[in-house]
Amino acid sequence: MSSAPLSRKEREKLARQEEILAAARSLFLSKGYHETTLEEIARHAEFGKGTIYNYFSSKEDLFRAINHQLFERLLDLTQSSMTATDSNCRDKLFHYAHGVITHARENSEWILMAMQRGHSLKPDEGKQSMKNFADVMQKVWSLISRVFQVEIENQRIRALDPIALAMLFDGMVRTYCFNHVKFSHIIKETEIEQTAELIVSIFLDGIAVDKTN
Amino acid sequence: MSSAPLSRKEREKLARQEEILAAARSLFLSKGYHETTLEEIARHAEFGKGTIYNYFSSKEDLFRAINHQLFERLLDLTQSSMTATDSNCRDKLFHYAHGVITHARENSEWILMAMQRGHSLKPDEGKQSMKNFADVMQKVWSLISRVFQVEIENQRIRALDPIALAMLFDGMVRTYCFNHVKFSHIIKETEIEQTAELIVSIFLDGIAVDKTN
Amino acid sequence: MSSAPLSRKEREKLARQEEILAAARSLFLSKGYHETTLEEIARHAEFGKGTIYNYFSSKEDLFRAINHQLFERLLDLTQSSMTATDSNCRDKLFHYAHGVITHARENSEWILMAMQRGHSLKPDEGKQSMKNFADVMQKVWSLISRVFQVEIENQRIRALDPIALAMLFDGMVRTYCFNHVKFSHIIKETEIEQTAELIVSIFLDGIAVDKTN
Amino acid sequence: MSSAPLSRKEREKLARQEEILAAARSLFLSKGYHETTLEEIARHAEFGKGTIYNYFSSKEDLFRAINHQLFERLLDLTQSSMTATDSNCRDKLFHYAHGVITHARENSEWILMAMQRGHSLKPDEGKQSMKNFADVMQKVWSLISRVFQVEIENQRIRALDPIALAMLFDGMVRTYCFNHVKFSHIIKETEIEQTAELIVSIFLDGIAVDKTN
DNA sequence: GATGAATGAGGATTCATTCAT
DNA sequence: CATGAATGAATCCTCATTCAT
Repeated sequence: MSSAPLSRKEREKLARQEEILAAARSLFLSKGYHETTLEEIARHAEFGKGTIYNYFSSKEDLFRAINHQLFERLLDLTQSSMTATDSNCRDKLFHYAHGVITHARENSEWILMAMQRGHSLKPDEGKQSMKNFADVMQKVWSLISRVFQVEIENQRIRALDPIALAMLFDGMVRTYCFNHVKFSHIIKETEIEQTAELIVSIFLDGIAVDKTN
Repeated sequence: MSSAPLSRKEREKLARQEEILAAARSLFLSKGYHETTLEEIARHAEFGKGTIYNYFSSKEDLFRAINHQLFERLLDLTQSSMTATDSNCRDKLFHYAHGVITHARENSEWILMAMQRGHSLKPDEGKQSMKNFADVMQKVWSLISRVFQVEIENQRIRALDPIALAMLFDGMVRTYCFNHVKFSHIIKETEIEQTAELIVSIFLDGIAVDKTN
Repeated sequence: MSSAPLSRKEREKLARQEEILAAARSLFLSKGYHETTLEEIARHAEFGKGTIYNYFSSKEDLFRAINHQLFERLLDLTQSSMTATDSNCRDKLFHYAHGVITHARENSEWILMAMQRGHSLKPDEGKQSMKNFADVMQKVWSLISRVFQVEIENQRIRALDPIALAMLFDGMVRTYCFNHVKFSHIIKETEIEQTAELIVSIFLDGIAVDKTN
Repeated sequence: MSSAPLSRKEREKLARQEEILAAARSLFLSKGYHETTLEEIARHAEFGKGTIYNYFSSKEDLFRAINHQLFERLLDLTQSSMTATDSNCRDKLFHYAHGVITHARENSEWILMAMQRGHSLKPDEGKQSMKNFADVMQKVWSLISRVFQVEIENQRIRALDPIALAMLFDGMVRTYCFNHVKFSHIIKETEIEQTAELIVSIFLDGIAVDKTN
């Protein structure tokens, strides 16, 4: 996007910003937004409290920036999964599931957090796009649903509402991620590949042995 | 459970308690725990601030009581769905999905809220059971998985990990509920029956037309 | 004072009032004014909270009533000690010391409490006299000092400021009482007679063996 | 004790802490613990409310710090009075009385306050020593009593319980102090020297003219 | 009279944000 | 730029007091 190469100053600034984001992300994700104080974030990032305000105008703004990052990654992942030209539907879904699960193991609760605080956020007048969880999800589902749409047109999958399908597929993936981190003591540890495989298989093939049943 | 008939006093006390719970639930659900002040809860319940404390020892306690209620309902629903003797697996799953969706339309985000605050809650030393989200989910999944177990033994569904199946099925249902309330402007309004039907159908039969694909 | 014999109603009212006073006194003395809630007082007195207000207009008023009682007793004791016609100075002082110590064992900290809250009390516009600790002490010292005055005139004690002497004598007695209850684990348990005797002896005779020293 | 010279920052921090302590002490002493709000303390100290909490973790902690200061001073005074090598018993007692009275004119009711709240304070788990009024008094009396002990052994004072003597002597001094501030309108203003002299004289010599009386 | 549920003023405490250094 | 001491708005909670039953 930014064509001009960054000066050392700018690069350093960006690096420090990322350090702060990382510290805040880690804390927000593990303790929740309100349970995390700016004091802690600053200590974690090894900066003074005031310094944070040179990079983000408020705690809320910091939160938004993190959301933005995470949303961007999810969108990128979805985009690349769904628009790959050399893969069929099953592969596309697998790629998506695999990517989300991988990502989630690092950023366990981010979706939860984004959801939870989503609507209590004051609309961010400054920057324009993508701070809204709903917008992001809409795009994600839209991208996925287009794949289904094609499959439906080719009569390879049943003629169901593609958006609903996208949502339900995503729901399986996302809930699995969440549970995995949250209830790791309950859930058997399995390879990410196997899990993604399982989800896709269920979604496409169902679990019943005899479909005439 | 409570065999002795309640006196008028006791009934009124319970009624007022429920009023407070309702007000708090509504606010917690729509704004989140921290965004809701006791002042608001009191105003909403049309009581004085201090009165709340005659019924609940703290804001946290109030939150726990709400969780408890919701958890109980979910468990009851699961139990009654999964142990019905005169229904097959498909019916059982449908009953569960239908019940959760119905319930969720009233208490949209409760699960989210419970999840989110779950681990920042200090363990409630007083009463023993069921305040823990993980415990509840474990029970729910366990109940569902038993049904799958039987089906697997009868070779009516594929030999997959029944707990994982329970979790994924529940995930579809739950995520659907959440999205429905959260993104009602995006999602087409459909009958609860149809939706439950759809989820069960996908889960059992898959969406692919040709399973040999 | 009240010449007319009291009706049963009046006697019962008085009895209940005394029960409340006793409960409050016990709690105030052992826990302090602010640490004692009206709830506790009511429970202790086995009355409803509201009932207290039928007998005392406020917590402060209740406190004042207790002070009043204790002050009255102290004044009575001082009066009777100091005006006894058939006793010399030594006997008078002994009688006073003995009485105060005896009383204090029951009402350990009342003096402390009265002192402490004395000046933070809003002046009681209603009743006129004796709610003021300073007034009471002034009277007590005045009564004691008159005895000293006489002794000085008769050259039986040194010509020192009688008020100062009264105050210092009372100080020994009072501090002893306080310490005795407060630090009972430190202080040897002794007979009240012996203690009173000791104090009077020190005050009159000093502890030095050779006064020419 | 503190060998390293303090940096400017540290000195300023300490100075501000002392300002807060002074404001709190003044208010606690004149109005009592509960009657003083943190708001007032802050205003008095000319700081914001929150600033107080940068120096003391709670109102109670602030109170403890004040007690600690006052206790330390009392102990220092006692120590230096009683262990002076070039003074006899009379001088030692005079020095003590003089010191306490001087100190008390500044911090009139501190002992009262310490006494009063002493037992309602939760034990301060953090630091170990000296927050306890009982401990301090025990040490003070012990120090004084040793002087009496020696005098008794040398048969210069009567063979009475030295701890009791210490307690009673201290009682005269302390009560005098208290009364002086509390009832300054009643008590004649006298020089501190004269007062200390008087107390010592009474304690050693008694007030009676003729000891054979 | 007795009661105790309801009340809300009052106070301790937290923490995002500012700003002088 | 970085800092962290200072700030006070905001919030939970307590408890004396009232009043309908």
